[in-house]
Amino acid sequence: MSVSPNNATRRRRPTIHDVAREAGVSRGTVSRVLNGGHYVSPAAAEAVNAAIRRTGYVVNRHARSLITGRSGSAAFLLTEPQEKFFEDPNFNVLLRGCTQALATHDIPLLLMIAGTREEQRRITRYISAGHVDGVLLVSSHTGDPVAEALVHAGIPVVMCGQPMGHSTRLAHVAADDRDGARQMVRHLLAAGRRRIGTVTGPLDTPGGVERLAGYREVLADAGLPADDSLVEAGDYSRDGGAAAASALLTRRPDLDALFVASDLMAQGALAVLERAGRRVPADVAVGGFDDSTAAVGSRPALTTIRQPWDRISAEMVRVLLSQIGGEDSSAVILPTELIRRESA
Amino acid sequence: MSVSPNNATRRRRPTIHDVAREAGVSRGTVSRVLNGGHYVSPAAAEAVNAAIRRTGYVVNRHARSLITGRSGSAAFLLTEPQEKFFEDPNFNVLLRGCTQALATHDIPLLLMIAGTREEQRRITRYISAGHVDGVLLVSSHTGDPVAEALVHAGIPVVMCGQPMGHSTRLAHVAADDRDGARQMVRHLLAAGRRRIGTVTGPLDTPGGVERLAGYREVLADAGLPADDSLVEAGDYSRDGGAAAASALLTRRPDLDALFVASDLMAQGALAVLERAGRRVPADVAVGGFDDSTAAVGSRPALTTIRQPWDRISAEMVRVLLSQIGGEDSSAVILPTELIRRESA
DNA sequence: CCGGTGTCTGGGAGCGTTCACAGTAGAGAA
DNA sequence: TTCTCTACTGTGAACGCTCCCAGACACCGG
Repeated sequence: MSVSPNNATRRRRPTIHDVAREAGVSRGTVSRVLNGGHYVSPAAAEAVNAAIRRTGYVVNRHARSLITGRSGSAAFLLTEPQEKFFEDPNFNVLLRGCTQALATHDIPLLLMIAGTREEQRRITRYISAGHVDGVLLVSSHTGDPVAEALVHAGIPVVMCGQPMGHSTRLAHVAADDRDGARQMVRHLLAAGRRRIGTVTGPLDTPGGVERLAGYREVLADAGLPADDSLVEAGDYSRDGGAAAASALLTRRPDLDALFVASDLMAQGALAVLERAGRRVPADVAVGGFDDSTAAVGSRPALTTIRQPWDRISAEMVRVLLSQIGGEDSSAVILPTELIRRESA
Repeated sequence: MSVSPNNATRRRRPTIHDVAREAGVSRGTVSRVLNGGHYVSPAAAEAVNAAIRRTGYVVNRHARSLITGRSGSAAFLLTEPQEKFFEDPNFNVLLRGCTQALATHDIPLLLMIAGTREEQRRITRYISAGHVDGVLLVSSHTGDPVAEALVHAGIPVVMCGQPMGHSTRLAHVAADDRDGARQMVRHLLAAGRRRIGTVTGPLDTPGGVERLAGYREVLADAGLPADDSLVEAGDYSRDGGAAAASALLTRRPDLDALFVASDLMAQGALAVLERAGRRVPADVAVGGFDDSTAAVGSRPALTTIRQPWDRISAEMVRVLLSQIGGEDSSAVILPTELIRRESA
């Protein structure tokens, strides 16, 4: 029948005060336990931990952030003008990898999408105001203004893929695009193909440039003449891949292999080849890039280059955290791997 | 040569104090302008807005949250035990839609993934502690404990898809699965097919149950006998679809159509049919569900049922916001649409 | 003239933390 | 003994905001 003092305590979320009272120590001691436990006697630490368990205390991040100036969260920022990236299954894998890598550090990930110039301005402003401690930036195109602005505002930023056309040195993690292309073209050569065409990515993206460079290197090494009629640029979309393959096929009907710089474009190319009556791989061998779900879904299944997305995301998070911790920005390049399936 | 007071002011992020001083009013007045501008004279409001522009002031969300108890953010929570969801391109579309719908309200979206039981506990605790104002929950399976726990903790929750096996009434937004299935099966009947098999989704998911129900309804209406040898359960994965189609084909080699409850499973089924020497759609017509990117990528392109993902995400956000605003939870069912392509 | 009502304003209090600092106790060195 | 050093603890003052209340002022009806 008594109005138990517990009632009020139970209703409110327990604060550091409640824990301190429960443990018979001061706020300061509880705070020290919460932040690493230095300069705390074993007895006090144990009492505090027991009190935390008993009260179900969870630190109020807002109060903490208010004083530390840190938010305890990170952003995954996408600055693609088009919807291309969402058509791309790689995005999934990368996002999930980053989310989980950060989760082990108890850092929630905020997903932000800034497609239009207007949105980019708003989000740059938002982030610069200190709402997140760091940014994982996915933006393939040349000279992204968002990256520059964030770095200039002193926000730790890690890019996915090699940055192009930036004045500032940007931390980044990327797969070895050039070597991946080399592996694929070598594979096609080893299978006896000699008239190898390529559908590149957009040439204002590192993937576009580097994979083309790898392709050219291997052909040159093999003593084959450089021939621009075998090269056509795509835009990483299925339709773009189809259009490029179509142009290539018209120009060079004698094509016996095709290295396409993404699996999605390769799907488009496969459809074009089928319509043109070419058998794959008998008449034309096709190699993709990414090893995305699109590669397994195609008929025939695509021979492709696997990008180590799990390692990429893990490294991005590692580099970001070390940058937040005050270290200098760094770059990481990870190896790629040839995956043999039916198309080549 | 003078030590300008501006120096200190410029270095620090401007606070509400700075704005008040700059505008020649008190903190209270600035705060009122920030929160709707009631009980503020036009002159004061204008002075404050000018001061905000001049100082580049951005409200400190942590300070605000500390007192209001609101975080100003929402979570997109995925509680799938397997990686299935990430294989599914629908996820992309839904996530993007929600992010953008919330962005127009200036609410950042936190992406959270709780695959294991352990992660679910941690995230439930995190969210219950008040770190987000509401949750968009994607979880297809029966009786998700996370949903129950969150609702019990008083957190606004909106589910994607119809909840199954829950004691509490849950707000949700879903596509009309049953009617979608009806449309597809009617389409197959209209094309003259009579031995129509189906690969269902898992029967502990609403999509599995409802689409099967729609299939059965139409067959019954057409006077065809119910025949369980034409029904096989899949698991929404490509491999699962292949296995189910394979079983169905062994049991009923006379099959002339197949309604598969997801595009991804339909891809698996197409591969099986091809290997079995069946032509699609000549021998066996195939209908999918989702209208995901997988539908366009298949050979032949899949006839399928489009789920209105853009509307689903917009509605989820609308319902969540109204729930955060104190209104009662509600349910929304949105219509689906038949998309005719080559496979049926 | 009064009192009431409605609009607008300023400033104190407090949200739940961390931080800086002062202070205590005990061990060991001078 | 006394002084110094180290390990530990408690407390007041922020952090930047919103809430609340008191008070000023203008207007209006009686």
